[in-house]
Amino acid sequence: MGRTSDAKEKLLDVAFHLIWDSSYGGVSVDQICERANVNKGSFYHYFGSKADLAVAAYDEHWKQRQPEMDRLFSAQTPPLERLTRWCESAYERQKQKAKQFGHVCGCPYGSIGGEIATQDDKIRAKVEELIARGTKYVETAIAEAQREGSLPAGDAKQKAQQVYSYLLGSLLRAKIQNDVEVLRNLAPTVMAIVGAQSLPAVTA
Amino acid sequence: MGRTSDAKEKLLDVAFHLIWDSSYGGVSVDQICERANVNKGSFYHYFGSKADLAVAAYDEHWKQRQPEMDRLFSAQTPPLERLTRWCESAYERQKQKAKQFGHVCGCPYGSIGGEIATQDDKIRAKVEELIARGTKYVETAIAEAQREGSLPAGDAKQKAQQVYSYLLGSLLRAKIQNDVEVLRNLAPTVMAIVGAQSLPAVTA
DNA sequence: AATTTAGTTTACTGACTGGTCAACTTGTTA
DNA sequence: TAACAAGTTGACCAGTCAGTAAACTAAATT
Repeated sequence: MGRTSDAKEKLLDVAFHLIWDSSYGGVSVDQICERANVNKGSFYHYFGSKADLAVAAYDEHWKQRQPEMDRLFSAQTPPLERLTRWCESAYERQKQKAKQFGHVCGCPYGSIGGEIATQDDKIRAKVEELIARGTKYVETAIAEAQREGSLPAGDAKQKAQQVYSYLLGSLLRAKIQNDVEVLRNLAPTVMAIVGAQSLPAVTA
Repeated sequence: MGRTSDAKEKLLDVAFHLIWDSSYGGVSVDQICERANVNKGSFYHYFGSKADLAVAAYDEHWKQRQPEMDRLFSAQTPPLERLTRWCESAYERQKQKAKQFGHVCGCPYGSIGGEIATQDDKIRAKVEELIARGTKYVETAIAEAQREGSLPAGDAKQKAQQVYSYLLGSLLRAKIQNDVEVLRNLAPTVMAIVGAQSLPAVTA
């Protein structure tokens, strides 16, 4: 089967993080190749275009991230607690990445999606798909909370989309303000959106 | 005082809309000049760089937009109604722009902010400023609603930021899904965030 | 050992990037 | 009418962009 190589995996990983750190348009194929220690010819041996690489890179990143989502949204955890843990993990993750990259990077999906949704439909559709997958976790948690009575009845899918939008917006605002503390206390607002009565409402 | 010209104003207007329609990185100085019917030399007579133009264009756009915000958030209107009208105007505006551009364009501030917050600090700071100005309108409305008793007491500034984040995220999601209907019913969720009791909570 | 398959290398496009420049035109003021 | 200020023109720069091509190497298969 000819020789083997990890060049493809390196390209996927480097591309994702470079794009997350700056932007799709702000990163060149040359930069990605250099950082991955792969020649340009090899790049185009694996990917038909820069956009194809981006789609593959985000797909691959989701695969790597899914176990963490499964853990956060484990059936072992009470449904509303899943949401608060998810909020906290978003904060922690951004704090860690901000330290690593030197600035708040926001949601990788939201960032590339907002940048090229109107320009490249393949990337747009992939981002839409990944966001839908993330929203599904939230929806399930909300639906279960409603079933067990810890939330009033309602359209779980719609509420999940509202919650996800709020997180997307908060991550965007944190990036624009370059301040991770924007994400310090997301959970109370999420609870207000889903209609939870408990907790001292919003704010800290 | 030498001859006069509207080249600068044309450049500001064209740049804003071109960037909103695609992205900062996706639009070249050449394209902006061509669309504005201005030579490149004239461009650099008025602006020191592409980034300088962007900052000026967004500043100018805010100036043009401010009267509309003043109208929406007029003291004549009951504070909570200001928020619902603002939500509706966001929906209508996106619907109109989507028709005009052929796709949902999202929030212009959020879009450019998310794209280059980590790359150009002058643009990032300008976007941060404009978002803060928009948030101030929301904050004032919330504070007034609290004073008049139509909202429970609480940190109005914090709540305003949460509301604005939700709208920012919703606009981003609408852009990524290329579906303006995402923005159809923003107000009930905004009411849930600010802690309003009235209305059948969330959803429609 | 020969063949095939998979991956690598490097030099190369041609279009486009943001930005510069010096000569030029036009309008206003003294 | 002379002088100055403000705006215009378009050619030009060096660098970068995504993408190509063909020769080459190495491993697995036969």
